[in-house]
Amino acid sequence: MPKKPFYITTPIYYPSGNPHIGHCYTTVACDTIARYKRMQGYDVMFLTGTDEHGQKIEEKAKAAGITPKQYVDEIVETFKKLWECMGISYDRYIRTTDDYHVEAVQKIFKELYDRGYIYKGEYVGKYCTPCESFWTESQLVDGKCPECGRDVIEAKEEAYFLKMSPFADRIEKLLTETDYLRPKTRATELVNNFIKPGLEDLCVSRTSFKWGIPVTFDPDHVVYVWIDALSNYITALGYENSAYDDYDKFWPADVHMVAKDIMRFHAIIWPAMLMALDQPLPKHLAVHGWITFNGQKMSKSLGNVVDPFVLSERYGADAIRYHIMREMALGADSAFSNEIMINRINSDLANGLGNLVSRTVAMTLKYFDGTLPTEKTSGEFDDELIKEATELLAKVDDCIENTKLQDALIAIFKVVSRSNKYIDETTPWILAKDEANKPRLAAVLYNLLESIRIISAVLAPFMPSTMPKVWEQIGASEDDVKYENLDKFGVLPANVTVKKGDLLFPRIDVEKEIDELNALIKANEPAEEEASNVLPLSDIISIDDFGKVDLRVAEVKECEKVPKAKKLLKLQLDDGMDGRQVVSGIAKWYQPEDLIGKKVIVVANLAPAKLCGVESEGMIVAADVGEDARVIFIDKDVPNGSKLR
RNA sequence: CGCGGAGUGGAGCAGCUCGGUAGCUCGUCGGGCUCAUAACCCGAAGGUCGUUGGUUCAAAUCCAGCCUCCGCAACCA
Repeated sequence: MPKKPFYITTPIYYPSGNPHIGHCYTTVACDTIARYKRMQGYDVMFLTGTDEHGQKIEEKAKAAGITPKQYVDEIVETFKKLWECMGISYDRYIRTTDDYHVEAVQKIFKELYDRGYIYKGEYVGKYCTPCESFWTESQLVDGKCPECGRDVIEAKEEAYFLKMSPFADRIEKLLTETDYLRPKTRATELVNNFIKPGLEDLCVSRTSFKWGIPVTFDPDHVVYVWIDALSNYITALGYENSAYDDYDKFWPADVHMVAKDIMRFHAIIWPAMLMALDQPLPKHLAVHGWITFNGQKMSKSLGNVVDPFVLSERYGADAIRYHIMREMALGADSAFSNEIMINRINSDLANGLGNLVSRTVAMTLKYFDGTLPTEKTSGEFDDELIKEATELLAKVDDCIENTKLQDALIAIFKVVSRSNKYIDETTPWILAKDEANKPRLAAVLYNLLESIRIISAVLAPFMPSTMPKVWEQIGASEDDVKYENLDKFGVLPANVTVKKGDLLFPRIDVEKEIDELNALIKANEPAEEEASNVLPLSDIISIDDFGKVDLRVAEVKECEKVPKAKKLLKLQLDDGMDGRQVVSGIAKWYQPEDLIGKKVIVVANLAPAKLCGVESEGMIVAADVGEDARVIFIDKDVPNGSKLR
């Protein structure tokens, strides 16, 4: 009988910077499920990759003075290195710059066009010629360009659109009436925000940049990155291309795993695309939260605080894998800190599992020279241990089926605890004092080894490099840890021989490690700051250009927070003229009372604008200091209204 | 009234769908044990489940209002 197929995907990551622990979560979760399914005997396709087109990449490459392709090549290497380091067993890696993908996307675009779901329309909007940008009505400030404050003109640009409305009903049903979306609680959010207000047709082509896949029948246009990116899930199987031939076998996907920030694209646009192509829909979309650090989403700037390369080098990839899988409930955010992680590793892995293996093996060596006698006597407490151990597999199966990795680990470690308790109940060290008790002692140790065999086997997909070491220590063969043998007790040979090995998970000295990690972070910081703090010089301007900017000295008379806005302060200024009101985005760094009575510089001839509904006439001059801003203050004796030059 | 999520012993969380003795992990304190990685096992202290009101024999759970926090959207002019 042919094996049943199972297809699981990570998102393809956007290589605008190096990968961080957040990327690790998604990928490790998929890897664990993929490994588990392989263990169950499925024919697994585990896909990951990178999404390499788009304006941001183009700009980053330009800033670095290299071609976009050179830029992404470098970062893709880092991603692949990280996956190797984390023990990721992907079967295929797709890059959206791969020839076969480019070709297939072009065909998909054409197919959607031929089917009438993509049509050429006009992007109507307000256009600011100097900024070369389109703005929507709501983005405009006082009817002027939000970027430069100049007049905008009514303009049209040709663009292609994907019809969405024909699919609105089916998508709403998919979200609310099926178990496509996990966790389902997020359906409300999607339906309220995007479907109820009416699904708008999606603009699926761009002409404003070049780094993308050209539309074959209209080469001025490149395909919108999300159409390009989402297609990867089928092009990687060979849809509309000849590089692979697995589409019929693996599509529809069993699980797409994504973080919540890209849920919208996978919950709405992707189903719409597939409906338009008349293809089957994926079975599940598993949405997880973010790994947060001090309440902030993990990001590049925080990347060095918890660099996955550093962490795995210090504690081992399996320990990191365990920690992030154990800590994060599907759907919710999860706070990350080095201290939480180290404590978790110590208590679960070192004290719990590692110590269990260590003491069991040590006793077998001490009391029986490593090889158990075949004569055994069962006794009190055995049944309960055996029951829990043999029932574990079914529980874990169920958790994996429902992408509840955290619950799977909780269930597994319950059996670890039960086993440690069993040792206290049966007191092997007392049994060992009397030769007559040897058969009972042998049975106790055998039961422990069996329990460890089952635990380590179901854990192997979570911690693939450590568990084989356990098998070596408890004398388990490859057959002994096969899936078919995991709900059975009594699989190891009666005269099993154990072997002493290295500590599986050494205990970590929390204080010492935290200090060292902090030192590492500090060592990294200054270099980064210097590099990012001094921006390259802007284009040269003439004295006349400068003369257009009217800078005046003004005194802050009143100052208050703008309600409903997090970052804005509203200031009343005495500018030596009629006075004016200015809104400034500095609430994060200054309290209103910090500013009252101070003299500042105001850009006095700036076009007025509305911010969060509040009128602002000009702007306060401030300096960027890294992520922060500092207002520039002026001496008291400079009269209000003085012009700067 | 823009959309959504969250408020549960010191910390982090589960329980809420489908009301019925408030649970887990870590930490603290006391005890046990010595096979083991200063690990393991047992016990204890500690919570009016954000707040007010309602439904009910009974509310962490259902309903309404309010408060606080966090995302998204808008906003560093």
